[in-house]
Amino acid sequence: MDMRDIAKLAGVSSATVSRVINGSKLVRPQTVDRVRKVIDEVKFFPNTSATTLKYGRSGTYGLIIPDITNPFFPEFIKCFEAIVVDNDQEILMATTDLQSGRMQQSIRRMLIRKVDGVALLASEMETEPFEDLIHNRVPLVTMDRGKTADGLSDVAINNKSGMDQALQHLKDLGHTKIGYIGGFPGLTISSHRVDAFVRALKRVGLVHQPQFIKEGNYRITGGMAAMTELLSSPDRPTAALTANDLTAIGGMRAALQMGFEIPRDISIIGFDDIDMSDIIHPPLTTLRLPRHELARAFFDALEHLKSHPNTLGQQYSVKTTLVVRQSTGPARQRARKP
Amino acid sequence: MDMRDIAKLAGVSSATVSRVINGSKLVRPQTVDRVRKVIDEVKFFPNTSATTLKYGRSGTYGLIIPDITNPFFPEFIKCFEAIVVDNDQEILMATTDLQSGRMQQSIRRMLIRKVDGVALLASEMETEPFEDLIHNRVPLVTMDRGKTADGLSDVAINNKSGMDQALQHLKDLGHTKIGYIGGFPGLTISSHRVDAFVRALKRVGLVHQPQFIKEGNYRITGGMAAMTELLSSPDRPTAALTANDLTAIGGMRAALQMGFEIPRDISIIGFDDIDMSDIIHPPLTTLRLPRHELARAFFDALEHLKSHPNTLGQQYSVKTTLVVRQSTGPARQRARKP
DNA sequence: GTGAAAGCGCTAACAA
DNA sequence: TTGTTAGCGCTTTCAC
Repeated sequence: MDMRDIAKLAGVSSATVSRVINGSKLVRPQTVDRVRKVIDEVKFFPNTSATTLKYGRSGTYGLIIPDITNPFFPEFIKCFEAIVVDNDQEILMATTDLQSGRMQQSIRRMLIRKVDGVALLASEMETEPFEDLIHNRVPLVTMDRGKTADGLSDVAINNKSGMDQALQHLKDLGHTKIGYIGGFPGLTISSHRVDAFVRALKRVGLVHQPQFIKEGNYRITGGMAAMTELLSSPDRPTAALTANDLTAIGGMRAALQMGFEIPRDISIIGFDDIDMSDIIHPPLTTLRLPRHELARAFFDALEHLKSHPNTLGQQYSVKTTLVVRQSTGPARQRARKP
Repeated sequence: MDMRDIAKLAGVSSATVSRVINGSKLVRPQTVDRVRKVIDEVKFFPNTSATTLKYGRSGTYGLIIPDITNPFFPEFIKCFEAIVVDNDQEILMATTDLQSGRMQQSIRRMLIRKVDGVALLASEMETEPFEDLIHNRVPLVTMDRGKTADGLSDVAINNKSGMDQALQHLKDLGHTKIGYIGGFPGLTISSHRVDAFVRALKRVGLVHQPQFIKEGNYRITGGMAAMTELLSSPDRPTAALTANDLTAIGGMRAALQMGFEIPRDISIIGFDDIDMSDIIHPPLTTLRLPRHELARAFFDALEHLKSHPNTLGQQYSVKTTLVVRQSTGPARQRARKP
């Protein structure tokens, strides 16, 4: 069943059917009605692959994320899907699981399927395997890389004010020894967040103590390992910020297992504000990264690059804000061994 | 850059290029080498939309799920994606958020994009809005509906042995008053699980007490509401099974908020065994639904229907098993008001 | 206001 | 073993 069939049934040409479906104003209203009726009767729907072939555009955006089992991403996807579908487009999703080989493969999938642009929320390693996208003039929007170029925009996570709030909050509670558990080493986004932490410490008037900075892996396991290290030393912090909520949850678990109480012995602050943060015990104080705004920024950036090809990308920005719950509390005067 | 360009560069015809790319044995090895070299040199990749147009098959499977923020689904998607991509195909995902209107829309998206089959893990309401799929001869695989037909297969969740294990476990712990918090009312999959519960009660030799059966919504909120109801009555159960882990987690939360202790005052058993089950406190005893086997069953079912069109679908089955953790314990002799 | 027709890139039947 | 070609369904320019 194609447009020619509809055309025959309606006594018009396939060109007219196409015009009706695409809402062209060049068709007489009666003709429109006639064609519409036939379309409804036989439940016709057009074959998008023909259009894709003709225009080389698929009406699909690629979405590359590191780890779909990190709850932040499903929450993001939900927002992004709503926006994309609302605009009659689709998502082609790929996950890298933080393995750099899978990034290359994902990008290839995107190219083969002729996506109209790629939202890249996974930044694997230092190499930039997405030259192929640029080279094929596929718009690309990255997260927190801070670089723009022709056909390349970026959405920065502006956590300056968020970090300030978080550290001020801890300072107000009397903390001076504050640790940081970062993300996967080697990712630019990880070092961005460490840098933001160090700069915020200074702004708030706290001393930067390098021994309190540990690496994680954006997962519960990494949070546990790092927190265990932090708390095993006699010189240990009384509070810690983390690269994301899973890391914080892992940190909380490790602290509890070592016999510490939260927030009595150690205050913990997460990052993302996933739904789970409010469900675990104690509920997690965290820097909220608003998924909806983030999804909107990515979508806007993609649409803009698509409709303005060969033009310099823009820098977008999304702000984080502190959500205070119960994993933070007053600092003990002296660290206590349980 | 298309096959004709490659053909010119290699001094052959586009047909030969096509043959090389598709691994035909009818090409002389030297010719293969020559073409391969050119392909690598210019980083050529074929345009799938042409093939999709030609064959009406896109190399894409549709995946419809109810709620991507329920952690079970990301875990499932991860497995399913791995299998699908390994077979050089793609996933077109849609979420319904348990709204029946979105099912219709999702199916339309699948049809328009010419998916080769649909894995339907969301069963909205009683109506069957997927007639359009059958009508358009798109293979369909459903979850736990127990019906097969031409081009329609089903993957049953065989929780008979799992339920038996769970109830036997509770019986051994001395429980006789056992509640059940179900899923969204009106879904066939929900009633399947209630029925399985009631039948298992009898098999294990326990009495079915209808006042202990409540409805939920597959989310934390539903589990909280139902558990609150169950525990508010003077005649309350000492243990409860739930439709999924989120429901169980909600139930645990509500019980804790009411001042009950787990498992001292109430034992709780979940369903799915999401990663979170082992992280919350206390770790959740649950019926494990193995995502990888489930994903494999869906994929096999789809592949089989695709390669055997116009043939009767099959019934597949995936077994659940009990994972005992710390949310279940001995029954108190008498119910206790905190 | 409507129709005829070319062409997007690929594949397979057929020809050589 | 390799080449030629028609055609998948849609859109849009150009004719009328």
